[in-house]
Amino acid sequence: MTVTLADVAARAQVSPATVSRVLNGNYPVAASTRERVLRAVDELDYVLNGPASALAAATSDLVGILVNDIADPFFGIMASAIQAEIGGVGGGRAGGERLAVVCNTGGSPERELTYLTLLQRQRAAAVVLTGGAVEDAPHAAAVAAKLRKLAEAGTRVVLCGRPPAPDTGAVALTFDNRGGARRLTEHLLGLGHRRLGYIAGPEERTTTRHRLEGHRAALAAAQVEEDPRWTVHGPYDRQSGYEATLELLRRDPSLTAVVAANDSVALGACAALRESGLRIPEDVSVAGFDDLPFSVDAVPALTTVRLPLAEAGARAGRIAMGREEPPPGAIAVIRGELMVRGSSGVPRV
Amino acid sequence: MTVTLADVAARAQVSPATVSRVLNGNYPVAASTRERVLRAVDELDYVLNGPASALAAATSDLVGILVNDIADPFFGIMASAIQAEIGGVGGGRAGGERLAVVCNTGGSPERELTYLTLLQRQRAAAVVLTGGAVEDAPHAAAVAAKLRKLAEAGTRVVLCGRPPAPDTGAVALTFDNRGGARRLTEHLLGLGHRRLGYIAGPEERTTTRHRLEGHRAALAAAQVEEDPRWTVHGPYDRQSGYEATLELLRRDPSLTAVVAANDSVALGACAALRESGLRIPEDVSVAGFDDLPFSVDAVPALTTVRLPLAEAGARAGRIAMGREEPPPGAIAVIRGELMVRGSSGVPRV
DNA sequence: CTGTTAGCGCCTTCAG
DNA sequence: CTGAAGGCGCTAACAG
Repeated sequence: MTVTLADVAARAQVSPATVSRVLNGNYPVAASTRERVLRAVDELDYVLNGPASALAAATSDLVGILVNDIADPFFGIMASAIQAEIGGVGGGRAGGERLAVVCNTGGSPERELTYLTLLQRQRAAAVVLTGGAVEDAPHAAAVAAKLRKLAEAGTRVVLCGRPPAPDTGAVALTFDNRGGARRLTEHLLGLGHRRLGYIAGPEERTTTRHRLEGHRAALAAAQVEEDPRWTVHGPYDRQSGYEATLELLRRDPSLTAVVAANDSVALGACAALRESGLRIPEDVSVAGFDDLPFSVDAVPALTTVRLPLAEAGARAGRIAMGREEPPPGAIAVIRGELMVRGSSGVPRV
Repeated sequence: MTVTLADVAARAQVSPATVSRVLNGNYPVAASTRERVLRAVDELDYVLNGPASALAAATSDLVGILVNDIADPFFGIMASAIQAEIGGVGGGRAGGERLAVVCNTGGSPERELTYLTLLQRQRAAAVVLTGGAVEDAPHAAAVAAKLRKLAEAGTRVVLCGRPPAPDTGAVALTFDNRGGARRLTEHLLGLGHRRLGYIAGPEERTTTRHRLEGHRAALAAAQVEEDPRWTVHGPYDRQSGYEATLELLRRDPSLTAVVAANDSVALGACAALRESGLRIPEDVSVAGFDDLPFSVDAVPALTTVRLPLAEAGARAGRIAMGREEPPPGAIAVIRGELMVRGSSGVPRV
């Protein structure tokens, strides 16, 4: 029924071993022989059996990319860059083709673990985890244990836009969320703002905590007292920003600026402000984080912190493929760049 | 080194077959025995070897989802919905876990074929192809052949937001792009517009062609003559919309409306219009397609056609898992809903 | 309900 | 440079 390597061997009049060798290209084979084999492969329309080869070789060509939310361009952009470095490699030959796949955890710790197990089960060649991690201690420990086991089994593990996982053998490319957030808030303080609302991401996430810490560090350095009512938590999406802003306005209508956990949230904030009859930035300034493509098209354009998502992803992909040296100490910190645009201005008096 | 099923069997004092049975849960096993086995699994920290099991069973738990652009929420939303139906199934047990993975073709026919081959190689349980197809004849034939082969090998193939592929055994959930585009343009014509620019997607794509056809059908029905200069082609992104609009304006400054191939393109169009000193919709009306989440936040909010991406994806996922009957004739047409918002108005005089 | 027996299709020493 | 042989870890009939 289904054509196997043995069939190809028979047709090319060589041994199965030889066919395997030309297919994997990891061993010298006479040009004429290779030619013959390749022709047979074509004629028979042969497709290698992945599981069988993975079983025999004890490694597969699967590379997993974990993302928290595949519908969010933040992850889409990184995933795309990672995948481009991994999937698009093997010019045309059947050999080095790797199957780069992205897995959507939806931000759920259980699903993250499940995917990791599934990938481990497949003997994945590499795994790249993107975005912030959940900080719940038992879960963090479980993930760390998984990563360690993965590494032990020969799977290369890379963290992209995620904090380092000590003692797991994982390489980390981390975003300087704290620093970026700090510079952003400093910018607002520099404009004269003193009453700033902050819409944070979900609790127990590293990204949420780091950005919030950066914000607070800036306030502290400027000796601006912070009111606990000025901080609200919510998911990283547009709706959350909308609702949180309404809540913030209710708690304290005198706020002159709203800093959002990311650009999507900031967009929702803009909508809420506008519907409340407030002008941006004349009445209230707004700032985001990430600098996603749509942010420049917002009206007014969003002041935000640009993260080099595509570059970081590409680098992570190369490291996962073993085509680039990991950074010294297996950790690299990637800075964000402050983008000052129309949504931030001097506060009203 | 690595613990195998035999090790578990030994520790639980049963045969390997029994262990396999409790793990797959597809065969009666005494509760006490299962208990013992599960304990051994835990104690040994055993992880099933995917390739080995796939080889023996001649099917794997991999489900592939192909998308044209993972950084585009259009695909992200569908992929997320599909994956949720597939990945999140197996309550907690190790048994029915499926590994739903998304593969990014970047819109390239070669990569599409490559991924299909890779998935075939892995003996994927199912494959879902999303979004428009490339219309290049040889490529279309190659894809059709691949799909047929996949189906023959027992892989379930579902097309989501993509036209049917006759004689391949694939189930198709198709968007009524033509009808949606037609209603959208009819809306604009109803407002009084007679000079409408159209920013189409890339050539040779089914989505591009269908939407353009719908647009033209509306014009023809209203007996509005179309100037060839009013149509421009480009990628499905924001930048393309920006540049195309500038080009359209150059060719004919008297246009009163710009219809875009999708929302991202429409956003770029808005930016270009605004920078050209034109008001929306007073000077020029703008319309998009898809109704992505950010479209309602545009200023003014975008008039567009809403496609039920999440619903369609969920349904595709269920069909791929065999949990829902395919539609009669293996084809379902999904309509879009016209969303009239602030970006469209009566034309200037 | 549980154990035994064969492979699944390929890779990889080991000879030649 | 090429062939022969064994086994990777698991599942699927068959018996019992």
